[in-house]
Amino acid sequence: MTDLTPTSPPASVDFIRAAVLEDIRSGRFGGRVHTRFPPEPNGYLHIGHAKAMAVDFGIAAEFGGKCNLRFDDTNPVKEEQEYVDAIMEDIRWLGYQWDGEPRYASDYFDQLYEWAVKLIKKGKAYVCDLTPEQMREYRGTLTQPGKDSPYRNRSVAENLDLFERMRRGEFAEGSRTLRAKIDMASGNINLRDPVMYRILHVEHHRTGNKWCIYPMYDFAHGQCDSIEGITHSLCSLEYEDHRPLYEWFLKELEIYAPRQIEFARLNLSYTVLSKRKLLQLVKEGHVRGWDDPRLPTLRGLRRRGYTPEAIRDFCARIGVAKNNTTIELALLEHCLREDLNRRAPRVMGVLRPLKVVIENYPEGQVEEMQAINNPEDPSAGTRLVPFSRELYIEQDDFRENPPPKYYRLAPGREVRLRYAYFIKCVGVVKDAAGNVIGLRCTYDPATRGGDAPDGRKVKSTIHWVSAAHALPAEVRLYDRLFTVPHPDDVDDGQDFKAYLNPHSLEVLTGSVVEPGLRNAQPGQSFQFERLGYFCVDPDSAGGKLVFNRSVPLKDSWAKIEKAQRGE
RNA sequence: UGGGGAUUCGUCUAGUGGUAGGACAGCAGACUCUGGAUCUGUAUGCCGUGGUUCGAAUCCACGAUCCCCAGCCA
Repeated sequence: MTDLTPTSPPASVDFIRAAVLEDIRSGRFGGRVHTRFPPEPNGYLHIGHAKAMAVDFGIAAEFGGKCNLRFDDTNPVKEEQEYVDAIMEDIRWLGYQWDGEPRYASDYFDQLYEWAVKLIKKGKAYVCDLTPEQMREYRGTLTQPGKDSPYRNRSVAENLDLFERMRRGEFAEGSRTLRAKIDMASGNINLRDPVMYRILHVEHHRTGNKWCIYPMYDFAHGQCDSIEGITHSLCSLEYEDHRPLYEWFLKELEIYAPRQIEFARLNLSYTVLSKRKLLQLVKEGHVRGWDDPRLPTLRGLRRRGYTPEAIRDFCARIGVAKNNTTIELALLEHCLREDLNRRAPRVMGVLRPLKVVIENYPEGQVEEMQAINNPEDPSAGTRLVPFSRELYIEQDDFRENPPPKYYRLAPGREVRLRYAYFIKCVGVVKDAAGNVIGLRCTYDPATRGGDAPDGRKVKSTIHWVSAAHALPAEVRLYDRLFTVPHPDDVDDGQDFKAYLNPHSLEVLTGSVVEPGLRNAQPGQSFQFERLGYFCVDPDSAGGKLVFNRSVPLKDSWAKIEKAQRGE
């Protein structure tokens, strides 16, 4: 046969994968690929961590390698078991699997201590008695070199003795540190005799009271990677400056060295992704907790109705590079819609009900209309939806004075009720204040199922719920948490919270949904036709249904209307 | 004359000396029992200035802008 099929161009790889490929080809690590995901258990995971996981776990999987989970628990002041558990739960939910048992930097405290002693013996580390304030003064500034600590030239014997006594708890917290002896004049401040160990009379969530001195992250991370045989130590940009320090430790310790490669963290528009700010939003009550559906935390996204598939797809699409970037929230939303469009069962729900009485429909009659569960998935089948004389439709689907291009119901107009009949509006019911509180309509019995035998067309199809069969529901509508795309970019003296969106949550208590949803379970997602994707909130209990709007459907009428209002 | 990074459509991202491509967002159409989905079409970009070259986003030089670092946090 003619073999004119063009060979598909080599899928482009990002700079990290290119480096890994190069190392595999050169045999630098014997062809191995072993990464690690190293969270600090001092907070909950968010979408930014999802990107890191996509890189760490993703690359390992693609190259037939392994990825460890290692908790960087070197600071007992901030870390807790609760976070360890929550982090593991979130990783599993996202669909990633770490190699073997979870690891902890604290597993290696004994080894790290021995290595510290080794550096002391080599004359490469010393115990320093400078106070934190003094140490800052001695460190110099960004443009001026630091100066040597007066304790820098203590004898090896004295350092050994002092360090041992630090370990035994003879000294007060903060009174001494163990420092690497490198170069107080280095342009890289990380090399100006960095602290390796500090005294902390604090109980550790895993090692209890065994230690009262704890290694700094910088003295732990590279060695942990070394111990675990990590080949590619993938981390964020701010550690680029630390790489020379890690390499110094590894070289002086004469142990295996992984290759560290740095990439840019994720930023997302209209939200914040710093642990500090997230913590502030939760602590100060701007949101309802770590799993508030407005938060970019994995727990928040999960409760909002985001699927692991959508999040992983998002991570794949944004790529990996070294630029500082902010991804548009619209891309994340697109990924969710794309996933749910394929999988979510369709259902009819009316958010803001408007009562409709069909005058010529027999009182007491109920018909079961056949509805398609998912047009994207024929195997999802059909269901029966009850229809009767009194219905609810969406308030937004009726206008007494319809603007141009408005295709829905209006006095005298005919529309189709999805999967049911054509109806025509013949009357408007108002309250004393003149508000529309109901409609009088007539239906055409010949249009049952939604098609007119005479071939006449109708401009639009609207959703509905039979009043007598309607299930009451609470619906929570979410909008972006902040009003500006870059809440981090605040003017001096301004607080990022000044940009919190006061309308990020709107609770609708009078919504109704079709009766088939009676046994919907928390976490299940549905498409409310014409409106968006909604998932059942865990607050649903004892027959009370609560839905979260995960993301609205694209709404081209909303665009037209917005344009009509003059942008 | 501190050190380290970065700069390609609005937003991300490919491109590694040979026609700047993709995605999302935008706009315009088609189709439609979801104004959904889908499908078409379309506009917008190489930080700047020089240089090398037949040819530069890509190589060189100079400059500009942005990000990170002065925790006994990670």
